[in-house]
Amino acid sequence: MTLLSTRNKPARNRQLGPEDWISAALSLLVGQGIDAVQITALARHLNVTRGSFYWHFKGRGDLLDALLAEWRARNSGIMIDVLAQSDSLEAGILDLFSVWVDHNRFDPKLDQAVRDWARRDQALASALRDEDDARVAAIATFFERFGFDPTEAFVRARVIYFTQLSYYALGVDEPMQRRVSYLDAYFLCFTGTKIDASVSDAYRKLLLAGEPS
Amino acid sequence: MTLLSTRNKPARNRQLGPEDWISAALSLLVGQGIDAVQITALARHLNVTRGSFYWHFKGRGDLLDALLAEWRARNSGIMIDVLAQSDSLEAGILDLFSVWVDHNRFDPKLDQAVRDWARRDQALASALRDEDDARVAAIATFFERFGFDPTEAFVRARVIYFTQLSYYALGVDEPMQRRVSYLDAYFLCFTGTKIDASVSDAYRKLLLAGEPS
DNA sequence: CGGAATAAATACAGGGATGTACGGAAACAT
DNA sequence: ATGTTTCCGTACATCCCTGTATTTATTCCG
Repeated sequence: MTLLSTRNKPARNRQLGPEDWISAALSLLVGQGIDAVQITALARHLNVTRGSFYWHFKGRGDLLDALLAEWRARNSGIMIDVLAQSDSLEAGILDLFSVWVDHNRFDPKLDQAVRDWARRDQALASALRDEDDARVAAIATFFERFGFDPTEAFVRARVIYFTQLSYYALGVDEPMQRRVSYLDAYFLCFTGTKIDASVSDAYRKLLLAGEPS
Repeated sequence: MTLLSTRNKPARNRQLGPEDWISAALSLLVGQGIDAVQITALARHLNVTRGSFYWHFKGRGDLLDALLAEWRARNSGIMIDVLAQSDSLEAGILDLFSVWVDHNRFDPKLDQAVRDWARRDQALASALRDEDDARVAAIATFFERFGFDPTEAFVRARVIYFTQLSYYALGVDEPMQRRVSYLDAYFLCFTGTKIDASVSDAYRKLLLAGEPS
């Protein structure tokens, strides 16, 4: 038996598992919001009827839970981990920038989609608030480690994190070239100190090499 | 004829105009998002049947246009206006803070709701991007007026505006008492300079007097 | 090969939202 | 007061989405 179309339906060659539904659902969630995550739409997208879905999942809620689990697995804790290990102010901030630029370590669109979703789901909103508080707290203690007093550390943590969140939320899409040109100014604004020129140069080159777009 | 219930239905005393539908729709938009703005829900809310709606509006799209007009009228331009007139760095920043605190001059929940809406409407997204760019540009030229070079002015403008946007987006709800305690740190982070202690004190008192919650 | 487990199709029931058509009541002016 | 304009109720047609039950097909494995 061949792998291709022993079936009547056109473009499909294997049977589906829950992962297929979840990943399709993630695409829709990210691209069009939680309301677009409909069994019917997914089935159409997967060239399958809805009947299949209800074999893999109890119902729509079941799928939604899986999406949240996926989000947690991908986006939770990364920032916290990174900051805990850095041994200089410059290194820490730049590590944070790196996480925000590397969409493999942190998926901003997924994060944003979950944020949108949370605005109409109290339980989720609460969970998200905890996550956000944890991220800000992690940045704040990082600043404290380098001599900032608690209040200033907290405010700077908030400013740096909130700025990045809006950057994602507004879908700012600058070419990396321009983006790195703001590096020194961002660092100054966020930390109140000038970044070392050689460190800045090295980091700029690193980013431009990583994404030569 | 009395004003009260010459009608059969319970809690209504006058006939409705388009404004009533619009204001009810605004409530729903702000509270539950654009998808919740349904004729059926509005009608239920207004103790009227949907038949009425279609006398005042051509259809749902018509109502939605009205909502956007309302948003423009309320939230567009305020920040720009305020900054154009301020004659010192401190005054300008504090004026901006004032606008953000005074929900009569700027309605953050409406702004946020429109933002959510825009994430699934390309045309709206584009309009919002223009508005955001204009706001950031206004803050940037404000900074430039007080000696910041263009790049730093732009970055600081972005940081201050983006921070505030996230503040709204996350629905941060601190008591004013705590909020003003961060004032000096915010000012330092946003401008790179320390605020004058007496100016800060005066402003703090002003805010605490305005909202003694 | 053949049966058990897994995956998908089909058919049906229910709910809820949008619009349209039209008829009836309230408000207003002459 | 009466007739016209304005506003609202009722009924119907349509569409789309969820979920259940049941049957058919496919895959896996002894």
